[in-house]
Amino acid sequence: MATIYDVSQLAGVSLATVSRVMNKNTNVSDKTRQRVLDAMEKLGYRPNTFAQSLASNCSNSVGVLVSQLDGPYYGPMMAEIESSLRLENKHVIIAVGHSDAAQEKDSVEFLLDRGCDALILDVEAVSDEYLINLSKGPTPIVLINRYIEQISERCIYLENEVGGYMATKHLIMQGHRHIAYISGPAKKHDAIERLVGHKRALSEANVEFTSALCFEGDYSEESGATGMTYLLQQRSKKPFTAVVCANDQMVSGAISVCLESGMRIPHDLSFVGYDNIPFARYISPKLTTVNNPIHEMGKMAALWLLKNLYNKNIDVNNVFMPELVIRESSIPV
Amino acid sequence: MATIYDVSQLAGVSLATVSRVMNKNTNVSDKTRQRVLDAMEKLGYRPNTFAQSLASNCSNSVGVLVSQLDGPYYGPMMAEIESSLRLENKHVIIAVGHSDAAQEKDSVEFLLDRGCDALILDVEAVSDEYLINLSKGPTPIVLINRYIEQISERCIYLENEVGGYMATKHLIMQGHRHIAYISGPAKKHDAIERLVGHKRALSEANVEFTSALCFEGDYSEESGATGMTYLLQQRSKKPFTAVVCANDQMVSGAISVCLESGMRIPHDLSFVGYDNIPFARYISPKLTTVNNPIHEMGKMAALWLLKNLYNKNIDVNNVFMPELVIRESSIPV
DNA sequence: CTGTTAGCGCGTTCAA
DNA sequence: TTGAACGCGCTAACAG
Repeated sequence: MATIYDVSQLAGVSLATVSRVMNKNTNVSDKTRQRVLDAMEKLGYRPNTFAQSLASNCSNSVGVLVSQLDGPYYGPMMAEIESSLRLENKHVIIAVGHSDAAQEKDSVEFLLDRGCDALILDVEAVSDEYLINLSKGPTPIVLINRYIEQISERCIYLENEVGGYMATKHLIMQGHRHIAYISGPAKKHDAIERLVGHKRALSEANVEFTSALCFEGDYSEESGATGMTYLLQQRSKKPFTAVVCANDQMVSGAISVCLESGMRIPHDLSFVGYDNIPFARYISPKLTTVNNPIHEMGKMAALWLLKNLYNKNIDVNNVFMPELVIRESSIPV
Repeated sequence: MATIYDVSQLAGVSLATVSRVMNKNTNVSDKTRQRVLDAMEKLGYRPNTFAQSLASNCSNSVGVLVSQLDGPYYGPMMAEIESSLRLENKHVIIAVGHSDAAQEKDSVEFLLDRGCDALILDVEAVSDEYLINLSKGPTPIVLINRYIEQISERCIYLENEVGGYMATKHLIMQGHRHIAYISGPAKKHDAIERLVGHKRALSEANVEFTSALCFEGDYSEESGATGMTYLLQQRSKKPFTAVVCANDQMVSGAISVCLESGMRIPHDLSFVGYDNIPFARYISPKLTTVNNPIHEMGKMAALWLLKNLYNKNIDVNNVFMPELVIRESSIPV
């Protein structure tokens, strides 16, 4: 591998000059620059990123920590982050937190040790204090899917409460009054917020929240299925005509249980989901759901960094609004 | 940040000794070692990975290049790769090739420039020659989802042809004789192989391959839908009782078209998919499909590296066998 | 506009 | 078993 030294020799200039033309630096005459460029070309020179990082204390890498990599959720997000950053020649190092505080912290340490210039975090288990503290450190962080007031300008998030409201409101407007709910894990912020929105829509319509009709799932298809099984048992005592689930995967599991027991959807039961994952439109019936622009949020996190860390001139907005996508799984009573 | 120098001062030893206890710990007296360890602890010392990489020419990072990050396919693979590598304190840098030769090459360059110790590649557009050549370079590569004879020991792949055979064979054993096929892109190796397997099952049963009943899709739900629309038009001239799709997403799109036109699945038409994506069991009807152990292949690629690059003692196997998963979308004629 | 000179933090001889 | 010294390839003052 040719080094900067080889280039300087061939071009008949000093190391510093070569370094200058590499870093877009001003103050190099066109002739000299061209000589250097030619020499680089001739030698097939590629800068050594480790040496650059060591000397400049800047790695051009950003760490991305997500809860999980599989599932329909994080792929699109990662895709946007990667492509946005890649355009500016930054690279992304990934780590997975598995929604566990210890693993999340461990991953943060890991990424920090790796010399990332910044961190994009989608973390659920770690405390607000930890993150506030982390944000005071030398390495900038951006949070996706989480709102913390003290560092709100670093948060890219969805108005989950509004989405929860929309889902239930939609059913109410269709005449439903008895609405069951399968929630996400009570530990997760977004799950809580979505449920709060659900309750707000209920109380606004003067219908009482029935805790017997609320099941806590874990966002998986499976828990949607078990939740539905539970709800079906309740149904004789506590009838309901619709169910909203805190994400699409749980709707999917729930519907499959209904179908198996011979029910017809949406005639016998209306469903509303959340997230609008790609499959939502291919499930039968096509899901009415709340759109979660997760890929846009990923992109925005990347842009935030480009703007605030690498000084690109970009507009960023932190808050995203959910939107109701009405398809076929919900009909008037 | 404390440096190795600070540690050496506090411990009252030289730089070299500190370096020794960090690496392999050879030839350091227990007392000295402990003093150094204590000093590290006290200072909260963390090695600078750039300096390590620069001096040792080893980055402890591996580059992973995939065709895409979204979709149901690559998430599980990435998850396994990340966790396997992370266990050994290696980190993964991701890049996306978008099934385009130029972008794939560009990404390889990018990862190489980044000083990756090795590359895991899931590439489709780039030529065999390119990869063979790349494998002769200083940076080891492993291929996922691709078989190239000259570098077969570096290939982790699925017997796609066998899977294609299984899917169609299953239908034939259920009495189907007229079977339509929605293939993947004719450019992609796996798509070709799956189709070859289909044809083999057909000819083995003495049924002729009807090109009018074969539609080339692109692996997306959408193309499954358009493929199905096309096939339905053919049906009056060329009747068929079953269709096999080269992946589950296309089945999903195809089934939704049938459902919309009032057909009942599987009574009016049997379907078999490929890949066994997580959603396959939640779609209605539950998909009969060919299992593609993509996550295991990802893990195996990581293990391969651990074995061959970082000298871990691990057994690896390169070939994976598909398995038929019979569910509800296919029934006897 | 260009060259000289220190480091950046660590691995690795070679002596002792 | 330990230490001194050099070098990895590059950036960033500081001179000129």
